[in-house]
Amino acid sequence: MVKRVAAAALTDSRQDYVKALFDLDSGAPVPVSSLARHLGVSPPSVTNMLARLAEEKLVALHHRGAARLTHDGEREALRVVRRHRILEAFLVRVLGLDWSVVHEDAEVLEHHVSDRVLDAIDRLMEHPSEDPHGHLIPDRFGRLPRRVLIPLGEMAEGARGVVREIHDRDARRMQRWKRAGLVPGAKVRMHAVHDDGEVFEVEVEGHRMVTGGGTLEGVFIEASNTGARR
Amino acid sequence: MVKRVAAAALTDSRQDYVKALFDLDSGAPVPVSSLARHLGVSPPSVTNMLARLAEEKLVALHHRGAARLTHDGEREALRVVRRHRILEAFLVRVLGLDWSVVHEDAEVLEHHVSDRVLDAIDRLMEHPSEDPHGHLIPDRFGRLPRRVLIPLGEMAEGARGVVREIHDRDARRMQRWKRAGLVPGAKVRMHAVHDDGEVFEVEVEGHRMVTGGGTLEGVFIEASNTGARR
DNA sequence: ATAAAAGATTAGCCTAGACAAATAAAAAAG
DNA sequence: CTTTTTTATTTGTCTAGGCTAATCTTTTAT
Repeated sequence: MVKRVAAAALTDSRQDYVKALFDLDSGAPVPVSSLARHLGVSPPSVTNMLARLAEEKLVALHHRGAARLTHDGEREALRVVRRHRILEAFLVRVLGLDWSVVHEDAEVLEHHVSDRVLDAIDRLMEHPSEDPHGHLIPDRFGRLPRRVLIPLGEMAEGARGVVREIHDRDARRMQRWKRAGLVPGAKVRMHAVHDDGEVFEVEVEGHRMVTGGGTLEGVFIEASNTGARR
Repeated sequence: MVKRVAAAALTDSRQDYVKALFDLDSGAPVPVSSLARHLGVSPPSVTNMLARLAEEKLVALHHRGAARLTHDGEREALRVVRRHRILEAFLVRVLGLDWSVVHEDAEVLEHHVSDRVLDAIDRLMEHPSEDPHGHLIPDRFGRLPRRVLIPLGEMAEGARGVVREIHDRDARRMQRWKRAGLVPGAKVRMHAVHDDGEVFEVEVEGHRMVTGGGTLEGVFIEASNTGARR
C-alpha cells in the first residue's frame, strides 16, 4: 500500500532518475553507467527504467543508451530539486541540523512531503532563494537562474573569487570544508598551483592553506573580476 | 529502490498494520474484516500479512484469524504512534496547518522521517505531551500514560466533563466540531438525552446545542466528579 | 585490422504487497 | 438440525523495481 499525498505523478524511483539526469547534465547525454553509479543501481536497471521514461516522454535516448531530459522531464526534475533544496534549508535553518548531514534526509523526504506541507515550510522560511550548500532554489514554476561557476581547482594563479556552491554528498568531506572556512560566501584567492594541478595554495577569508586537489573538488567559485586581471 | 533513513526495521506496510491493530485494540483480538476496513485493503491481503506478522512474532493469531499485538508488536506500534503524533503536533504548531487536515500528511511522513529529524522536531516543540487532537504522545521508550475517557454520547444526563480526545480522520466532521467548540480542553455538560440516545442536548463551554448522535461519535470526555453526583 | 576491454542489453528471476474469484468454515436464522 | 449468511482462506495474478549471468556492441589498443 503506497500512499501518495504528495500529488506526485511520478513514482519515487522515476523522481530519482530525472533528478539524477538533471544533476549529471553537462551538455551531453548522460551514459547509462554514470547514471547507474550515481543512483547506486545496476546498469540493466538503468537501461530498463530509461526505456520506460522514454516511453513516457520524460527522457530522450541517444547514442548507446545515453539519455537527456526532455522538456517535461526537466520540469519534473526541477520540481524535485525545488523540494529537495527547500527541505535542506528547512532542516538546517529551522531544525538546526548540520549542513553536512541533511542531504540524505532531504533525499527521502523530497518524495513524501505534500505540496501543502512544502508550501508551509517555504512560507515559514520566507521563501529562501538558496539551500545551505549555496544551490539556488527553483521557484514554483521551475524557473532557476543560471549562473556560471568554476571549480576551485581550476582557478588561475592570482585569481580571486567567492565560494558559491558546495557539491558533495560526503559528510566527512563537508565537515572538513566547514572547518577550513570553505562555505558559501567565503572569499578565496588562488595563490599558486604546484605539481601540475596536484597541490594548491589557497587563501580562504584571509587565511592561507596548502592542500591537495582532491580536497577541493566540489567547491565552486564565482570569479571576481577584481584581481583576476591585473 | 526504497531508501530507508528512518532506521525502520519494519516496512511501511507492516508499520501500518501494527498501528491499525493498536488503534483498533479494545481488549479483544481484532477481526480480519475490521482491519481490512480500517486499512482500506482487501481481506485476503490482511490474512496474508497477518500470517507474516505472526511469523515475525509481532502479532498473535486467535480464533478465526483475529489478531492482537504481541509485546514486540506493541513496541513497534508505539514507535509509529509516537512519530505520528509528534508530526501532527509539528504540522499544526510549527507549520500552522489546520487541525483537520494534518492527519494524512502525518500518516505518510511517519514512515519517512529519520530519528534525527524526529528528535529535532520534538526538541523544537520542547517535547510536547499531546498532539492537536488531544492524544497523548508516547515517550521515546514507548511509555504511554493510560487514561479513562468516555464517549461524549455515553455521558449520563446532568454529567459534566472535559473534552480530551477527538478521534476522527474525516476532515469535514472535524471542522464542524471545531466550529462547535468541541476541541480538547473544552468543558461540556450533558443536559438531556432523547429518543433512546439519538438526540442530545449538550452544553459546550457554556453554549447549549442540540445534535444527533452521529455528530458526537469520536469525541471523548474525561468525566468531572463535580456535578455527576449531586 | 584484429584482439581486448568497456559498456549496454537481453533474458530470466526475485520480493513486497496488493487484488479477484473460488472455496471453506462458522454463526445465525429458520 | 438444516439452511443461509457472514467471514476467512486459498489460489493464482499483477505491478513496480530491483538483480545476476550471459550476450551483444562499441571503442580502444596493439
